[in-house]
Amino acid sequence: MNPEIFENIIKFINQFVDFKEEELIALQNKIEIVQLKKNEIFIQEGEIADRIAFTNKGYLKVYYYHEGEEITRDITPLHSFATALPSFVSQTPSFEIISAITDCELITINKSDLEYLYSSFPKWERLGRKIIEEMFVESQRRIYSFITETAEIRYKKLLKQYPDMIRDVPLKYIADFLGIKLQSLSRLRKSLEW
Amino acid sequence: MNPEIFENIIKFINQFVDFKEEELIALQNKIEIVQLKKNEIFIQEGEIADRIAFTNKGYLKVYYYHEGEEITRDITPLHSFATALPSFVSQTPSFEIISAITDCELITINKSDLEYLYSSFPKWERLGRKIIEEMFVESQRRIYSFITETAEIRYKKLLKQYPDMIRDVPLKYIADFLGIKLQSLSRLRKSLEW
DNA sequence: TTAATTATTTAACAAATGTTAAATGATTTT
DNA sequence: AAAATCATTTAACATTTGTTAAATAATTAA
Repeated sequence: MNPEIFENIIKFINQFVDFKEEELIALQNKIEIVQLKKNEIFIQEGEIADRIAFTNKGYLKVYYYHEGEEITRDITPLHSFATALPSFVSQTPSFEIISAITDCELITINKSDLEYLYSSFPKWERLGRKIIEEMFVESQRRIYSFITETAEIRYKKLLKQYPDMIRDVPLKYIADFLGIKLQSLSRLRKSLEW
Repeated sequence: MNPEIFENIIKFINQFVDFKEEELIALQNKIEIVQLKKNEIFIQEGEIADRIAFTNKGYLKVYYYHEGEEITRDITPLHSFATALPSFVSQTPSFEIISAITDCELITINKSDLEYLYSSFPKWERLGRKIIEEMFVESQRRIYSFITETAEIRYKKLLKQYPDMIRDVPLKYIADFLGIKLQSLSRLRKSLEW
């Protein structure tokens, strides 16, 4: 496999399951590289999510419309997986939309090819399980932070963990991610200036 | 398998993967039934979580200590799986504690037996993946509700979805679960009386 | 059954966050 | 470069939730 472009995903995958060079080849033909310009849509509302993406470059947002307003539930960090999972797992129309916050390079695989990998090679199914376990743990961490932390602490931690994200992503999406309004985030940032 | 006691778990499992009678037998020897009295602990802080539980009867809470205070992150609904996942997956000491809110009957399996099932029968690994996917989706739903809904709406929805839970579980844990203080929940309940 | 403990409510005041509306700044398009 | 659009800040006021401290209610243990 082209080491240039696949370096990050291979590094990510090998955290969970050890694949040999030749096992990774099985993936090669199934993969499609997708380049998205800022604001382009990866998964559209009402569409059935049939692909999962690894963010090789750039930031995606996962959002939906709530009372006419766009609400960003997730900003995918660099080098992580994203899809509209409720739609992807049940193959029903997606209420979630995924689009590019910045120009993005995505490594994608579609549902049927992934199912093929899962069914043909138990190691891939294991990888799928482990990745989703990790995503679940992270999701639980976020729930803890909603329960116990103020917006200020959540913001400070995000700033510390993903300084680049704050730089590259409009504050509207950061505010949604933190569960507060843009104006409240702005006030909060002001109060942290000194 | 004793249909009496395993009825719920079999129903749960068969939502995800179709097992034949004889395939379920593989599970039988691996399972341990645990009866917990109210307030008894299933996973202790600092202990390595080596079991996962299906709640056949009763409610468990998943909590941890934050600034000396107990904070409940999760109340497990009836007939669902629970473990201190960060500890369970990485086999490191758990910061989370799991204990019984009410008397509980748990169907448990330990980590090494589960790994054995995963490795020996791909269908079990598939089941594990699907269950965790479902848990992740539910977790994301909760994040949406923290972002877009007021505590009042979160409470009303909980009341509607799990009326029994509100009846059987002290309000302190419900309040934690909703991300508000007990006193705020009490005030909120008062305001809903009319 | 009484005492002790645990759970829930109440209330006054404080702090955090939301709402509305507008101003300012930055970026993109013409 | 000017106009248009998008992003961020600001401010006044409203609402929600937290904090502290206590009273009351319900449950459990002696």
